[in-house]
Amino acid sequence: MTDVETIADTPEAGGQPAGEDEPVLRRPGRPRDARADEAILDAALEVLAEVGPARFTVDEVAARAGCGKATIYRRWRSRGALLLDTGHHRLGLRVTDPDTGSVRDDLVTMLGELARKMRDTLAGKVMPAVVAEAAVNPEMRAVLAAFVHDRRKPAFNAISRAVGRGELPDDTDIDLVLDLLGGLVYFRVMLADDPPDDAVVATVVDTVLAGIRPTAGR
Amino acid sequence: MTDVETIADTPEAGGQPAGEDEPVLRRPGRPRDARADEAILDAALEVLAEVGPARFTVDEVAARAGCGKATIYRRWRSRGALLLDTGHHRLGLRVTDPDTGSVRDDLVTMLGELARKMRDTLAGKVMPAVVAEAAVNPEMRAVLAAFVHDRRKPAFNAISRAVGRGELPDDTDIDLVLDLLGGLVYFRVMLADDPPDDAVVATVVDTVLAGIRPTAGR
DNA sequence: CGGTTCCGAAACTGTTGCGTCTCGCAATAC
DNA sequence: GTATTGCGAGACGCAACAGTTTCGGAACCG
Repeated sequence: MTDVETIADTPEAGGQPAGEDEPVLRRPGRPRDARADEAILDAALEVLAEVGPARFTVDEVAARAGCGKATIYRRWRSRGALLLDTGHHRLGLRVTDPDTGSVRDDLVTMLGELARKMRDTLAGKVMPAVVAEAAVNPEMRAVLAAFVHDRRKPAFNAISRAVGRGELPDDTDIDLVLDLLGGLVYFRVMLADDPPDDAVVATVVDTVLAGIRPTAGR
Repeated sequence: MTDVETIADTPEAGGQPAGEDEPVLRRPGRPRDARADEAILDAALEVLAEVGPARFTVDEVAARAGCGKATIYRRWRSRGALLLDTGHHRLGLRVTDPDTGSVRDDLVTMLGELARKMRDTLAGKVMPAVVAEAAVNPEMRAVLAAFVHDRRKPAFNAISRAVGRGELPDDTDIDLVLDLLGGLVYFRVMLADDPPDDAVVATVVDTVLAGIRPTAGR
Protein backbone atom coordinates (compact mmCIF):
# COMPACT_ATOMS: atom_id res chain seq x y z
CA MET A 1 0.00 0.00 0.00
CA THR A 2 1.02 3.60 -0.36
CA ASP A 3 3.35 2.67 -3.18
CA VAL A 4 3.40 6.17 -4.47
CA GLU A 5 5.47 5.58 -7.54
CA THR A 6 3.17 3.17 -9.31
CA ILE A 7 2.19 5.65 -11.93
CA ALA A 8 4.82 8.32 -11.55
CA ASP A 9 7.57 8.27 -14.11
CA THR A 10 10.20 8.26 -11.44
CA PRO A 11 13.74 8.18 -12.78
CA GLU A 12 14.52 5.04 -10.78
CA ALA A 13 11.67 3.20 -12.43
CA GLY A 14 13.11 3.91 -15.85
CA GLY A 15 16.19 2.10 -17.00
CA GLN A 16 18.19 1.24 -13.90
CA PRO A 17 18.77 -2.50 -13.97
CA ALA A 18 18.74 -2.61 -10.17
CA GLY A 19 22.39 -2.93 -9.21
CA GLU A 20 22.86 -5.65 -6.67
CA ASP A 21 25.85 -4.42 -4.65
CA GLU A 22 24.68 -0.85 -4.08
CA PRO A 23 21.04 -0.58 -2.97
CA VAL A 24 20.89 3.09 -4.01
CA LEU A 25 22.35 4.13 -7.35
CA ARG A 26 22.51 7.91 -7.11
CA ARG A 27 22.39 10.30 -9.97
CA PRO A 28 23.95 13.73 -10.12
CA GLY A 29 21.97 16.75 -9.04
CA ARG A 30 19.68 17.56 -6.18
CA PRO A 31 17.62 14.56 -5.08
CA ARG A 32 13.88 14.70 -4.97
CA ASP A 33 12.32 15.72 -1.72
CA ALA A 34 10.45 12.67 -0.49
CA ARG A 35 8.30 14.81 1.78
CA ALA A 36 6.89 16.54 -1.27
CA ASP A 37 5.27 13.28 -2.41
CA GLU A 38 3.49 12.96 0.90
CA ALA A 39 2.50 16.60 0.98
CA ILE A 40 1.10 16.41 -2.54
CA LEU A 41 -0.90 13.24 -1.92
CA ASP A 42 -2.23 14.54 1.37
CA ALA A 43 -3.29 17.78 -0.27
CA ALA A 44 -4.81 15.89 -3.18
CA LEU A 45 -6.78 13.67 -0.82
CA GLU A 46 -8.05 16.76 0.94
CA VAL A 47 -9.09 18.44 -2.27
CA LEU A 48 -10.75 15.31 -3.60
CA ALA A 49 -12.69 14.90 -0.37
CA GLU A 50 -13.78 18.52 -0.38
CA VAL A 51 -14.74 19.26 -3.96
CA GLY A 52 -15.06 15.85 -5.59
CA PRO A 53 -13.51 14.61 -8.78
CA ALA A 54 -15.26 17.17 -10.95
CA ARG A 55 -13.55 20.22 -9.47
CA PHE A 56 -10.32 18.49 -8.57
CA THR A 57 -7.62 20.78 -10.04
CA VAL A 58 -3.86 20.49 -10.09
CA ASP A 59 -3.47 24.18 -9.28
CA GLU A 60 -5.43 23.78 -6.07
CA VAL A 61 -3.44 20.72 -5.05
CA ALA A 62 -0.17 22.55 -5.68
CA ALA A 63 -1.34 25.55 -3.68
CA ARG A 64 -2.32 23.41 -0.70
CA ALA A 65 0.79 21.28 -0.86
CA GLY A 66 2.83 24.48 -0.96
CA CYS A 67 4.70 23.44 -4.06
CA GLY A 68 4.85 24.40 -7.70
CA LYS A 69 2.90 22.63 -10.41
CA ALA A 70 6.14 21.52 -11.99
CA THR A 71 6.92 19.54 -8.86
CA ILE A 72 3.68 17.65 -9.32
CA TYR A 73 4.14 17.09 -13.04
CA ARG A 74 7.65 15.83 -12.37
CA ARG A 75 6.06 12.99 -10.38
CA TRP A 76 2.79 12.30 -12.17
CA ARG A 77 2.22 12.16 -15.87
CA SER A 78 -1.14 13.95 -15.75
CA ARG A 79 -3.99 15.13 -13.63
CA GLY A 80 -5.67 11.78 -14.21
CA ALA A 81 -2.67 9.85 -12.92
CA LEU A 82 -2.62 11.99 -9.78
CA LEU A 83 -6.34 11.51 -9.31
CA LEU A 84 -5.91 7.77 -9.64
CA ASP A 85 -3.06 7.64 -7.16
CA THR A 86 -5.01 9.82 -4.78
CA GLY A 87 -7.84 7.29 -4.79
CA HIS A 88 -5.28 4.58 -4.21
CA HIS A 89 -3.45 6.55 -1.53
CA ARG A 90 -4.11 5.28 1.97
CA LEU A 91 -7.52 3.96 1.04
CA GLY A 92 -5.91 0.67 1.82
CA LEU A 93 -5.25 -0.24 5.42
CA ARG A 94 -3.36 -3.05 7.00
CA VAL A 95 -6.38 -5.28 7.43
CA THR A 96 -6.00 -7.30 10.58
CA ASP A 97 -7.42 -10.79 10.95
CA PRO A 98 -7.66 -11.36 14.71
CA ASP A 99 -8.68 -15.05 14.36
CA THR A 100 -10.11 -15.18 17.87
CA GLY A 101 -11.85 -18.48 17.37
CA SER A 102 -15.24 -16.78 17.19
CA VAL A 103 -16.58 -15.51 13.84
CA ARG A 104 -18.69 -13.04 15.68
CA ASP A 105 -15.70 -11.40 17.34
CA ASP A 106 -13.58 -11.60 14.20
CA LEU A 107 -16.24 -9.88 12.12
CA VAL A 108 -17.02 -7.24 14.73
CA THR A 109 -13.34 -6.33 14.82
CA MET A 110 -12.89 -6.19 11.06
CA LEU A 111 -16.12 -4.36 10.29
CA GLY A 112 -15.48 -2.01 13.17
CA GLU A 113 -12.10 -1.18 11.70
CA LEU A 114 -13.67 -0.36 8.35
CA ALA A 115 -16.36 1.77 9.94
CA ARG A 116 -13.84 3.59 12.10
CA LYS A 117 -11.67 4.35 9.11
CA MET A 118 -14.64 5.73 7.22
CA ARG A 119 -15.67 7.79 10.21
CA ASP A 120 -12.34 9.16 11.40
CA THR A 121 -10.34 9.69 8.23
CA LEU A 122 -10.97 11.30 4.88
CA ALA A 123 -11.68 7.86 3.43
CA GLY A 124 -15.38 8.27 4.03
CA LYS A 125 -15.43 11.64 2.32
CA VAL A 126 -13.46 10.32 -0.62
CA MET A 127 -15.50 7.18 -1.24
CA PRO A 128 -18.28 8.85 -3.25
CA ALA A 129 -15.73 10.54 -5.47
CA VAL A 130 -13.86 7.29 -6.04
CA VAL A 131 -17.05 5.38 -6.78
CA ALA A 132 -18.24 7.99 -9.25
CA GLU A 133 -14.89 8.04 -11.00
CA ALA A 134 -14.82 4.25 -11.05
CA ALA A 135 -18.18 4.22 -12.79
CA VAL A 136 -16.59 6.07 -15.69
CA ASN A 137 -12.89 5.27 -15.59
CA PRO A 138 -11.66 1.68 -15.96
CA GLU A 139 -8.40 2.37 -14.16
CA MET A 140 -10.18 3.79 -11.14
CA ARG A 141 -12.55 0.84 -11.37
CA ALA A 142 -9.56 -1.45 -10.94
CA VAL A 143 -8.35 0.56 -7.95
CA LEU A 144 -11.76 0.35 -6.32
CA ALA A 145 -12.12 -3.35 -7.07
CA ALA A 146 -8.73 -4.03 -5.53
CA PHE A 147 -9.67 -2.03 -2.46
CA VAL A 148 -12.93 -3.91 -1.97
CA HIS A 149 -11.29 -7.26 -2.63
CA ASP A 150 -8.45 -6.66 -0.18
CA ARG A 151 -10.95 -5.73 2.50
CA ARG A 152 -13.15 -8.74 1.86
CA LYS A 153 -10.48 -11.39 1.79
CA PRO A 154 -9.74 -11.65 5.54
CA ALA A 155 -13.45 -11.51 6.40
CA PHE A 156 -14.05 -14.22 3.84
CA ASN A 157 -11.37 -16.32 5.49
CA ALA A 158 -12.86 -15.76 8.94
CA ILE A 159 -16.26 -16.99 7.83
CA SER A 160 -14.64 -19.83 5.94
CA ARG A 161 -12.88 -20.98 9.11
CA ALA A 162 -16.17 -20.82 11.02
CA VAL A 163 -17.82 -23.05 8.43
CA GLY A 164 -14.89 -25.43 8.65
CA ARG A 165 -15.16 -25.80 12.40
CA GLY A 166 -18.94 -26.19 12.28
CA GLU A 167 -19.75 -22.81 13.78
CA LEU A 168 -21.73 -21.91 10.67
CA PRO A 169 -23.68 -24.18 8.31
CA ASP A 170 -21.92 -25.78 5.36
CA ASP A 171 -24.15 -24.08 2.81
CA THR A 172 -23.39 -20.58 4.11
CA ASP A 173 -23.30 -18.07 1.25
CA ILE A 174 -20.18 -16.23 2.33
CA ASP A 175 -20.37 -13.54 -0.34
CA LEU A 176 -23.94 -12.76 0.59
CA VAL A 177 -22.94 -12.28 4.21
CA LEU A 178 -20.11 -9.98 3.18
CA ASP A 179 -22.40 -8.01 0.88
CA LEU A 180 -24.83 -7.51 3.74
CA LEU A 181 -22.21 -6.41 6.24
CA GLY A 182 -20.20 -4.26 3.88
CA GLY A 183 -23.35 -2.94 2.24
CA LEU A 184 -24.61 -1.55 5.50
CA VAL A 185 -21.36 0.29 6.19
CA TYR A 186 -21.02 1.77 2.72
CA PHE A 187 -24.69 2.67 2.62
CA ARG A 188 -24.42 4.61 5.84
CA VAL A 189 -21.21 6.26 4.67
CA MET A 190 -22.25 7.31 1.20
CA LEU A 191 -26.04 7.60 1.23
CA ALA A 192 -26.92 8.33 4.85
CA ASP A 193 -23.78 10.33 5.67
CA ASP A 194 -23.73 8.63 9.06
CA PRO A 195 -21.09 5.88 9.42
CA PRO A 196 -22.06 3.27 12.01
CA ASP A 197 -20.43 3.30 15.43
CA ASP A 198 -19.13 0.21 17.23
CA ALA A 199 -22.47 -0.62 18.83
CA VAL A 200 -24.28 -0.64 15.50
CA VAL A 201 -21.54 -2.74 13.96
CA ALA A 202 -21.86 -5.33 16.72
CA THR A 203 -25.65 -5.43 16.36
CA VAL A 204 -25.40 -5.85 12.62
CA VAL A 205 -22.95 -8.73 12.86
CA ASP A 206 -25.13 -10.44 15.45
CA THR A 207 -28.25 -9.98 13.36
CA VAL A 208 -26.73 -11.32 10.17
CA LEU A 209 -25.11 -14.27 11.90
CA ALA A 210 -28.40 -15.09 13.60
CA GLY A 211 -29.99 -15.02 10.19
CA ILE A 212 -27.77 -17.72 8.73
CA ARG A 213 -27.58 -19.98 11.74
CA PRO A 214 -29.72 -23.08 11.34
CA THR A 215 -31.43 -22.60 14.72
CA ALA A 216 -33.97 -20.17 13.29
CA GLY A 217 -36.71 -22.27 11.74
CA ARG A 218 -38.87 -20.87 8.99
CA MET B 1 -42.39 13.07 -9.54
CA THR B 2 -41.07 14.26 -12.87
CA ASP B 3 -42.14 17.80 -12.06
CA VAL B 4 -39.84 19.24 -14.64
CA GLU B 5 -40.45 22.88 -13.93
CA THR B 6 -39.26 22.94 -10.35
CA ILE B 7 -36.15 24.88 -11.17
CA ALA B 8 -36.89 26.14 -14.66
CA ASP B 9 -37.87 29.75 -14.89
CA THR B 10 -40.92 28.92 -16.91
CA PRO B 11 -43.08 31.92 -17.77
CA GLU B 12 -46.12 30.29 -16.19
CA ALA B 13 -44.32 29.98 -12.87
CA GLY B 14 -43.77 33.71 -12.85
CA GLY B 15 -46.63 36.04 -12.22
CA GLN B 16 -49.80 34.35 -13.45
CA PRO B 17 -52.26 34.34 -10.54
CA ALA B 18 -53.84 31.11 -11.81
CA GLY B 19 -57.09 32.22 -13.41
CA GLU B 20 -59.92 30.06 -12.27
CA ASP B 21 -62.28 30.04 -15.25
CA GLU B 22 -59.67 29.38 -17.95
CA PRO B 23 -57.24 26.57 -17.06
CA VAL B 24 -54.64 27.76 -19.57
CA LEU B 25 -53.85 31.46 -19.85
CA ARG B 26 -51.97 31.67 -23.15
CA ARG B 27 -49.45 34.28 -24.14
CA PRO B 28 -48.71 35.49 -27.64
CA GLY B 29 -46.06 33.76 -29.70
CA ARG B 30 -45.12 30.18 -30.39
CA PRO B 31 -45.64 27.97 -27.34
CA ARG B 32 -42.82 25.88 -25.95
CA ASP B 33 -42.48 22.39 -27.29
CA ALA B 34 -43.21 20.10 -24.35
CA ARG B 35 -41.43 17.21 -26.06
CA ALA B 36 -38.20 19.19 -25.88
CA ASP B 37 -38.27 19.02 -22.08
CA GLU B 38 -38.47 15.26 -22.21
CA ALA B 39 -35.83 14.96 -24.91
CA ILE B 40 -33.44 17.18 -22.97
CA LEU B 41 -33.90 15.35 -19.68
CA ASP B 42 -33.57 11.97 -21.36
CA ALA B 43 -30.40 13.06 -23.10
CA ALA B 44 -29.06 14.55 -19.88
CA LEU B 45 -29.75 11.33 -18.01
CA GLU B 46 -27.90 9.43 -20.70
CA VAL B 47 -24.92 11.75 -20.60
CA LEU B 48 -24.77 11.73 -16.82
CA ALA B 49 -24.87 7.95 -16.77
CA GLU B 50 -22.16 7.68 -19.39
CA VAL B 51 -19.57 10.26 -18.42
CA GLY B 52 -20.45 11.18 -14.85
CA PRO B 53 -20.96 14.60 -13.33
CA ALA B 54 -17.41 15.76 -14.04
CA ARG B 55 -17.69 15.64 -17.83
CA PHE B 56 -21.38 16.40 -17.99
CA THR B 57 -21.59 19.27 -20.52
CA VAL B 58 -24.51 21.27 -21.80
CA ASP B 59 -23.19 21.11 -25.35
CA GLU B 60 -23.25 17.33 -25.28
CA VAL B 61 -26.77 17.25 -23.90
CA ALA B 62 -27.97 19.67 -26.56
CA ALA B 63 -26.33 17.62 -29.30
CA ARG B 64 -27.97 14.39 -28.11
CA ALA B 65 -31.35 15.99 -27.54
CA GLY B 66 -31.12 17.42 -31.05
CA CYS B 67 -31.78 20.93 -29.88
CA GLY B 68 -29.89 24.19 -29.54
CA LYS B 69 -28.24 25.29 -26.33
CA ALA B 70 -30.59 28.27 -26.17
CA THR B 71 -33.52 25.86 -25.89
CA ILE B 72 -31.91 24.38 -22.80
CA TYR B 73 -31.02 27.73 -21.23
CA ARG B 74 -34.54 28.93 -21.84
CA ARG B 75 -35.68 26.16 -19.45
CA TRP B 76 -32.89 25.88 -16.93
CA ARG B 77 -30.99 28.68 -15.31
CA SER B 78 -27.61 26.96 -15.51
CA ARG B 79 -25.76 23.74 -16.04
CA GLY B 80 -26.04 23.08 -12.31
CA ALA B 81 -29.82 23.41 -12.35
CA LEU B 82 -30.03 20.96 -15.24
CA LEU B 83 -27.72 18.55 -13.47
CA LEU B 84 -29.87 18.76 -10.37
CA ASP B 85 -33.08 18.15 -12.27
CA THR B 86 -31.45 15.29 -14.12
CA GLY B 87 -30.66 13.61 -10.82
CA HIS B 88 -34.24 14.20 -9.78
CA HIS B 89 -35.66 13.04 -13.11
CA ARG B 90 -37.28 9.65 -12.93
CA LEU B 91 -35.05 8.51 -10.11
CA GLY B 92 -38.29 8.40 -8.24
CA LEU B 93 -40.75 5.62 -8.95
CA ARG B 94 -44.28 5.04 -7.86
CA VAL B 95 -43.34 2.86 -4.92
CA THR B 96 -45.95 0.20 -4.44
CA ASP B 97 -46.86 -1.19 -1.04
CA PRO B 98 -48.52 -4.55 -1.73
CA ASP B 99 -49.53 -5.14 1.93
CA THR B 100 -49.97 -8.85 1.43
CA GLY B 101 -50.16 -9.60 5.11
CA SER B 102 -46.66 -11.08 5.11
CA VAL B 103 -43.66 -8.83 5.73
CA ARG B 104 -41.53 -11.26 3.87
CA ASP B 105 -43.59 -10.97 0.70
CA ASP B 106 -44.00 -7.23 1.07
CA LEU B 107 -40.27 -6.69 1.40
CA VAL B 108 -39.36 -9.08 -1.41
CA THR B 109 -41.69 -7.16 -3.70
CA MET B 110 -40.41 -3.71 -2.73
CA LEU B 111 -36.73 -4.57 -2.68
CA GLY B 112 -37.14 -6.47 -5.94
CA GLU B 113 -38.64 -3.39 -7.50
CA LEU B 114 -35.68 -1.30 -6.41
CA ALA B 115 -33.19 -3.86 -7.66
CA ARG B 116 -35.00 -4.21 -10.97
CA LYS B 117 -35.01 -0.48 -11.48
CA MET B 118 -31.29 -0.30 -10.80
CA ARG B 119 -30.67 -3.20 -13.13
CA ASP B 120 -32.92 -2.35 -16.05
CA THR B 121 -32.85 1.44 -16.24
CA LEU B 122 -30.18 4.10 -16.22
CA ALA B 123 -30.86 4.65 -12.51
CA GLY B 124 -28.11 2.24 -11.56
CA LYS B 125 -25.62 3.96 -13.81
CA VAL B 126 -26.57 7.37 -12.51
CA MET B 127 -26.44 6.54 -8.81
CA PRO B 128 -22.66 6.93 -8.41
CA ALA B 129 -22.78 10.31 -10.12
CA VAL B 130 -25.65 11.50 -7.95
CA VAL B 131 -23.97 10.27 -4.78
CA ALA B 132 -20.70 11.98 -5.66
CA GLU B 133 -22.46 15.22 -6.48
CA ALA B 134 -24.48 14.97 -3.28
CA ALA B 135 -21.27 14.71 -1.30
CA VAL B 136 -20.29 18.14 -2.54
CA ASN B 137 -23.52 19.92 -3.40
CA PRO B 138 -26.17 20.55 -0.73
CA GLU B 139 -28.99 20.81 -3.25
CA MET B 140 -28.16 17.44 -4.76
CA ARG B 141 -27.82 16.13 -1.23
CA ALA B 142 -31.43 17.13 -0.64
CA VAL B 143 -32.51 15.39 -3.85
CA LEU B 144 -30.74 12.20 -2.83
CA ALA B 145 -32.10 12.33 0.71
CA ALA B 146 -35.62 12.73 -0.62
CA PHE B 147 -35.13 9.80 -2.97
CA VAL B 148 -33.88 7.53 -0.22
CA HIS B 149 -36.59 8.64 2.17
CA ASP B 150 -39.40 8.12 -0.33
CA ARG B 151 -38.15 4.63 -1.00
CA ARG B 152 -37.80 3.73 2.64
CA LYS B 153 -41.15 4.94 3.83
CA PRO B 154 -43.37 2.13 2.49
CA ALA B 155 -40.87 -0.51 3.58
CA PHE B 156 -40.80 1.09 6.99
CA ASN B 157 -44.57 0.89 7.12
CA ALA B 158 -44.57 -2.74 6.08
CA ILE B 159 -42.21 -3.69 8.88
CA SER B 160 -44.13 -1.51 11.28
CA ARG B 161 -47.33 -3.37 10.45
CA ALA B 162 -45.57 -6.67 11.00
CA VAL B 163 -44.44 -5.57 14.43
CA GLY B 164 -47.97 -4.43 15.21
CA ARG B 165 -49.47 -7.79 14.37
CA GLY B 166 -46.80 -9.68 16.26
CA GLU B 167 -45.04 -11.08 13.21
CA LEU B 168 -41.82 -9.39 14.31
CA PRO B 169 -40.60 -8.62 17.83
CA ASP B 170 -41.57 -5.35 19.47
CA ASP B 171 -37.97 -4.20 19.81
CA THR B 172 -37.24 -4.59 16.10
CA ASP B 173 -34.84 -1.88 14.91
CA ILE B 174 -36.64 -1.01 11.70
CA ASP B 175 -34.02 1.40 10.42
CA LEU B 176 -31.32 -1.19 10.91
CA VAL B 177 -33.29 -3.70 8.85
CA LEU B 178 -33.78 -1.13 6.10
CA ASP B 179 -30.10 -0.20 6.15
CA LEU B 180 -29.19 -3.85 5.76
CA LEU B 181 -31.59 -4.51 2.90
CA GLY B 182 -31.00 -1.26 1.06
CA GLY B 183 -27.29 -1.38 1.78
CA LEU B 184 -26.95 -4.69 0.01
CA VAL B 185 -28.69 -3.43 -3.11
CA TYR B 186 -26.76 -0.17 -3.32
CA PHE B 187 -23.50 -1.93 -2.54
CA ARG B 188 -24.00 -4.35 -5.40
CA VAL B 189 -25.06 -1.54 -7.71
CA MET B 190 -22.30 0.95 -6.99
CA LEU B 191 -19.34 -1.04 -5.70
CA ALA B 192 -19.78 -4.49 -7.18
CA ASP B 193 -21.40 -3.38 -10.45
CA ASP B 194 -23.73 -6.37 -10.18
CA PRO B 195 -27.27 -5.54 -9.05
CA PRO B 196 -28.98 -8.47 -7.32
CA ASP B 197 -31.58 -10.52 -9.17
CA ASP B 198 -34.90 -11.63 -7.71
CA ALA B 199 -33.47 -14.81 -6.20
CA VAL B 200 -30.79 -12.93 -4.32
CA VAL B 201 -33.31 -10.38 -3.12
CA ALA B 202 -35.54 -13.13 -1.72
CA THR B 203 -32.61 -14.81 0.01
CA VAL B 204 -31.50 -11.54 1.55
CA VAL B 205 -34.93 -10.72 2.92
CA ASP B 206 -35.25 -14.22 4.38
CA THR B 207 -31.81 -14.01 5.95
CA VAL B 208 -32.35 -10.64 7.55
CA LEU B 209 -35.82 -11.53 8.82
CA ALA B 210 -34.48 -14.76 10.28
CA GLY B 211 -31.85 -12.68 12.03
CA ILE B 212 -34.34 -10.52 13.89
CA ARG B 213 -36.87 -13.18 14.73
CA PRO B 214 -36.71 -14.20 18.37
CA THR B 215 -36.45 -17.93 17.59
CA ALA B 216 -32.69 -17.74 17.15
CA GLY B 217 -31.25 -17.87 20.63
CA ARG B 218 -27.91 -16.28 21.41
C1' DC C 1 34.93 24.75 -8.71
C1' DG C 2 31.27 23.15 -12.71
C1' DG C 3 27.52 20.09 -13.96
C1' DT C 4 23.22 18.35 -13.05
C1' DT C 5 18.75 17.90 -11.03
C1' DC C 6 15.58 19.56 -7.93
C1' DC C 7 12.82 23.38 -5.79
C1' DG C 8 8.72 27.19 -5.60
C1' DA C 9 6.75 30.77 -8.13
C1' DA C 10 4.75 32.38 -11.86
C1' DA C 11 4.18 33.43 -16.75
C1' DC C 12 2.57 31.41 -20.81
C1' DT C 13 -0.19 28.59 -24.38
C1' DG C 14 -3.95 25.99 -25.94
C1' DT C 15 -8.26 23.92 -25.10
C1' DT C 16 -12.66 23.35 -23.17
C1' DG C 17 -16.90 24.64 -21.88
C1' DC C 18 -20.37 28.01 -19.89
C1' DG C 19 -23.51 31.32 -20.96
C1' DT C 20 -25.10 34.92 -24.39
C1' DC C 21 -26.26 36.38 -28.68
C1' DT C 22 -27.65 36.45 -33.62
C1' DC C 23 -29.55 34.44 -37.55
C1' DG C 24 -33.49 32.60 -40.49
C1' DC C 25 -37.52 30.42 -39.75
C1' DA C 26 -41.95 28.34 -37.41
C1' DA C 27 -46.01 28.72 -34.61
C1' DT C 28 -49.08 31.09 -32.04
C1' DA C 29 -52.18 35.61 -30.66
C1' DC C 30 -54.59 39.61 -32.17
C1' DG D 1 -51.55 40.93 -42.13
C1' DT D 2 -48.23 42.30 -37.55
C1' DA D 3 -46.28 41.24 -33.07
C1' DT D 4 -44.43 38.03 -30.15
C1' DT D 5 -42.26 33.92 -28.63
C1' DG D 6 -40.17 29.54 -29.72
C1' DC D 7 -37.05 26.71 -32.55
C1' DG D 8 -32.02 24.69 -34.24
C1' DA D 9 -27.65 26.09 -35.49
C1' DG D 10 -23.75 28.14 -34.52
C1' DA D 11 -20.61 32.13 -33.55
C1' DC D 12 -18.67 34.68 -29.80
C1' DG D 13 -16.60 36.39 -25.36
C1' DC D 14 -14.75 34.95 -21.32
C1' DA D 15 -13.05 32.30 -17.49
C1' DA D 16 -10.99 28.11 -15.79
C1' DC D 17 -7.77 24.84 -16.19
C1' DA D 18 -4.11 21.36 -18.15
C1' DG D 19 0.32 21.15 -19.17
C1' DT D 20 4.92 23.59 -20.40
C1' DT D 21 8.46 26.72 -19.74
C1' DT D 22 11.32 30.12 -17.48
C1' DC D 23 13.41 32.10 -13.61
C1' DG D 24 16.61 32.48 -9.46
C1' DG D 25 18.15 29.62 -6.25
C1' DA D 26 19.26 25.19 -3.57
C1' DA D 27 21.20 20.52 -3.03
C1' DC D 28 23.68 17.01 -4.50
C1' DC D 29 27.74 14.88 -7.62
C1' DG D 30 32.71 14.87 -9.28
